Parts: sequence; structure tokens; C-alpha cells
Amino acid sequence: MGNEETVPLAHRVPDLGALELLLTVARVGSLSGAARRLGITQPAASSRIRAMEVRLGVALVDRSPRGSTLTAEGALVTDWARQVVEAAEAFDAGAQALRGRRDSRLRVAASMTIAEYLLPGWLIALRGERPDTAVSLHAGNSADVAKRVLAHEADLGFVEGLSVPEGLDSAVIAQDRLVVAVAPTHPWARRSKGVAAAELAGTALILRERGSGTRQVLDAALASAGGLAAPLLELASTTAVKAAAVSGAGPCVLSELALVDELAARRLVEVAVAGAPLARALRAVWPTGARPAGPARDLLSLTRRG
Amino acid sequence: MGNEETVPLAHRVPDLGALELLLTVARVGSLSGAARRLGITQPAASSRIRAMEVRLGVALVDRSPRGSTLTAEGALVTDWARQVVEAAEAFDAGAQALRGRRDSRLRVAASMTIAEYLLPGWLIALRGERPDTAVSLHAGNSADVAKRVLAHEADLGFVEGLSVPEGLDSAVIAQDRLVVAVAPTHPWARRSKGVAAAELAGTALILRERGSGTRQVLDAALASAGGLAAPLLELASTTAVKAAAVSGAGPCVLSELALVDELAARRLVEVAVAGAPLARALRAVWPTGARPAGPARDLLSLTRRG
DNA sequence: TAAGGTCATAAACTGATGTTATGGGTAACG
DNA sequence: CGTTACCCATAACATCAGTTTATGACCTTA
Repeated sequence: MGNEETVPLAHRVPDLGALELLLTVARVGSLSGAARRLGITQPAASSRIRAMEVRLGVALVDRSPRGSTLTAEGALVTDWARQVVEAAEAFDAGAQALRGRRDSRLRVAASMTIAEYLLPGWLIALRGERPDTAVSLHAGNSADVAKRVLAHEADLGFVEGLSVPEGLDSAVIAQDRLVVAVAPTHPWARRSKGVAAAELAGTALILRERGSGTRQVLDAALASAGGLAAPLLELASTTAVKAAAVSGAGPCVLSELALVDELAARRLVEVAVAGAPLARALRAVWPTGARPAGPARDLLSLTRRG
Repeated sequence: MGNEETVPLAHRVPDLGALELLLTVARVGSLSGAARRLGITQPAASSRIRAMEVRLGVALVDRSPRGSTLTAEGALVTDWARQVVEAAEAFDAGAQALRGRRDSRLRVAASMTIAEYLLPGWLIALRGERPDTAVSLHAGNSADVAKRVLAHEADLGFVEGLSVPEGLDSAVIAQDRLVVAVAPTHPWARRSKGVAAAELAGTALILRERGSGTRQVLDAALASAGGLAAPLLELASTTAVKAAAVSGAGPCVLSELALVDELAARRLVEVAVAGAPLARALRAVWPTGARPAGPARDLLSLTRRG
């Protein structure tokens, strides 16, 4: 985090077009075929792949008169490239929803965690089924979402939290779980049995600002264990909370959705908590009686199928 | 999956340089400050941010004579951008390791799942602590990894699977779990109680090719339930397996690491399995007696701290 | 009011990426 | 066998996004 790069990331990593081309080559099995599919000429594809190989210092594809297949290294690079492209697709889906605003046909309001981590994926899926549906997205806290849905400024809302706001019907679409996480160097990381609710309640934590859904659930869960201690840090964004915890400032509490990467890469370690219900439902909400129809129904069924 | 795009993704999403710039603006609080930090001039930063706002059709930053702060939409876009940049950093970490090859100081061999999903994150962390350590990476199956480590062609190996190959010491660094997943439209997705081991064993599944670690664990886990049925499809890559399952061809079985995105986006739904131990240990391995030292020890401690 | 910070605009330069136009390979088929 | 039809590589030229340099306008603070 925050170390000085002599040369910026963008000069060491091929751009999205090149990564997309590589994925297409892997899928199609030839440079010229991939070029056709992407609407460019074969020499352009050839030179771009070669430039990428030179930049990375690794041979990516085996060329033959019958086509091109990935080398072993190329297969690995392609998988990493796919991660980047999928993140870019999520970016695109979110950005398109944001651009829509007034003139779009499906207006969604969602709490921050859902808007950030889940909605882009759903929108990609929705675009797959209903390519013509234009979506707009507004992100805020639970109260804000409820207000917009009640005022018919949004066709469908998504909230996390314990209770459903007045005047709204809801459906549980998934379970989320709050996770206590610490840097690997923190003493709690070595505890095989985790911490008790009372100890968690008595510890100064790194938290989101008051008013966030996360904060409410945590408050409620620890009420019977003596209530939440004064926070160590109160930060405005999920990212700031994670960064503080990674640097070893103390334990943080966040949605598992927000912590997937950090936990997988072991920048943070989960600490089990005994005796506190840190699960919470993620709900879709709509005005009482007004069952979602049309595009809202499509999106809703995407999120809860199963 | 595979629908025709009129305009390629790369033209709808800002390139990595622009996304990095946006993140820096968010962190630093001014366009000119971000420009300085990235080694470009202020007009370049200004025009790039503006171009991004035009392309997305959304105002991202509030400009004032005292600096620039993110708008509400800008904060959301920045979070999506961060996902893309982090994926690009993982790409870079992996690619650098791949480029090193012979002349590097730390040679790592890892099974596919670990190389693909975990190692890039560890390498980023390692670079944070020991910026000068050059790493090379070879990916293969468990036997391949063992061979390289035994031949001292790799300083440290990572394998998934039930047993530790002969002649190697090991340390468990994490638990992985095999997950049975189906498309949301599949009948199993509606089962609240999941499937029994015997039913899973009797069902034709979408699997990786024989010889993969995943396949071995599954074989062993279902041995007592009658053994694995003939597969529905045997595919060469994790991605192909996922794609087939998403399209509804049938249930697939993969590491939870490989399924994080699909499950979060609900392109696939997890099916609980009763009575089969689908957990497996991820292990670091080294030649018996030769305790990892130097950079290998640094990397190892990164992965198992806690 | 002068100094130091912010951001915006204009004009010229640069390079990556694209094109068209070629040529050289392998394979399948009558 | 040639003919056809794929594949890939190279060369020369065109285009455009992103860059720098140069300048101006705005606000805050000493």
C-alpha cells in the first residue's frame, strides 16, 4: 500500500484491449480468428500480441500454420488477464447504470455494500438476458434507499440490515456475514478459538462511520455482551477501514463481501467470534403491495433464483 | 458469455492509467497533486479526468480552488476502479514472477489453483516487505511441483491434495473446500437441504481432467459413497468448467477459490453436500530437512502467519 | 497586494494502434 | 500434383489519444 512506483502500473500491464484480445485468442484458437471477432485486422492482432510478449518477457502463444494455442505460461497469464477483464466488465456495468439516471427504464437504489460488490455482477447477468434494459443506480444508506423506493424514485431497492423499513415489502436474497479481521501480525490472528463476544465488545475497533448498516448490526449483536466500546477509528469508506486494519492498527469489522480479496491474499485474517450473531440478511425491497414487474422482476429473480 | 459486443470493452472502460489516476486523485485530494505523484503534468491529469467524465457521462470530482474531492458517484466509480487496478496489480505480480525464470532468487512451484488465485496476492505482499526479491513461478500439477522441489529447481512448492509427496516436508497454510455449484436454473439450486454424497456420486458432473488435484480429492471423498460416476464433461481449464456450469449443462465441482466471483454474482449457486469431506489442505512443501530460509522463508511466513 | 495553491484551455509533439498491401508457410481436396 | 483456403509475419503509411509546454483565471493567506 502506497509504496513509490518508479514506473506506473499502466506501463507494466497491457491495456484492456490487449488483455481482451488475449482472451479471445485463447477462446478462438487463432490470431486472425480473434481479430475478426474483435473487428480488427489480423496484422493488428499479431503485432499487439507480440508487443505484449515483449513487454512481459514471456512467450504467450505457440503459432503454427493451423492456428495459435496458448503456451503453459500463456494459460496462466490468460487467467490473470481474465480477472482484470471481469473487473472491467463490472466497472462497465456499474458505470452504465450510473449514466442512465432519469431517462432509464429500471431505477435501482442500493446500500453501499451491495452497490459496490454485488450489483455490477447482477447487472452483467441482466444485460445477458435483457440486453436492452437501461438501468440507473443510486447508492446510499438504508434510510436513503427506503425513501427513494417509497417516493417511487426507484423501482427496486436493496438494503442490508436487521429490519425492513416501514411501508416496504421485502424478499431475502442472500445472507451476508460480518467478519472480524486483523492483520496477520495481530495477536488475535494466532488464536485458534477466536474471541468471545464480550471481549470483542470491550475492544476498540476500526469501524465505518455511525449510520452505516454494518455499524447497526454490530451494535445490535453486541448489545447483550455489554455494548460496543468506543471505536479505535471511525472511517468514511470501506477501503479506508481495510487499509487501517492491514497496516496493523487494530481489528476491523466488515462484510465478508468486502473482505474476500484481503482474506484470500492473507493481508487480513478472519477471527472467529463466539456468541454473537453477526449474520444479516440482504433484502430486496419495494413499496408494499406493488409487486415488482417488468425489468425489476427480472433483476429480482436473477438475485434470488435458487 | 460470448454475446456480440458492438463496441469492445476497451472503448467503454477507461484504461488502467486513467483508473490509477482517479484512485490517486481520491487519495491525494487534488488533480495537480495526483499528477505530481504519478509523474505527469497537471494539464494531462485534468484532461484525462475530464475525458473519463465525458465517456462515463457522470461527474466524478468536484473541483474547487482548494482541491478536488470525489462526488457521490465518483466514490462509487472509484471503488469499481479499485477492483480493476487490484486485478491488474495481481496480473503484474504474476507476470513479473513469470518473467524472472532462471536468474531470479526465489523460485516457486505451485499447483494451478494456488498459482492462479492465491500467489499473485502473496507476491504483492512480498514485494511490499522485500521489494528487491525477484521471484519466478512455475505452475503444474502436484506431481510436477514435487519433482521440481525435490530436484532443487524450486525453493518452495505449494500443493493442494490429500497426501504430501514422498521426500517432502510440509506446512498447512490454509484450508480449501471443494464446492458443488449449479446454474440458478438447475433443480438442485432449489434444494434447501442440498444433496447426499451418494446422490452426488451417482450424478454425471462437469469436472477438470483426470490428474488434477481437485479430481483426486473428489474421488477419495466419494469412494465410500459408491465412487464417482462417469463425468458429464471433462474439460481442460477451470474457466471452461465454470462456463459449462453457468450455461446450465450440469453441476460442477471446483475449489471455492475459483468460484468466489460466480457465487457472489449468482451466476452459480452452491449446493450443500452432506456426508462427504470436501475440505482439503493447501500445503507449502520443501525437501525433507531443508527448512526454507531467506526469501522462501519470507514468503512462507506471509502465507501462514496467524 | 503579492505569493502560492488550485484548475482550465490552446497548440504542438509523440507513440501506440490501426490500416492496406504484401509474402511465406501448411493442409485438404479434386 | 496444383488449387484453394486457411494460418501467420513484415513493411509503410495513417490516425488519434495522451502528452508537454505555455498561459490565464480563480481563491486563500500572509
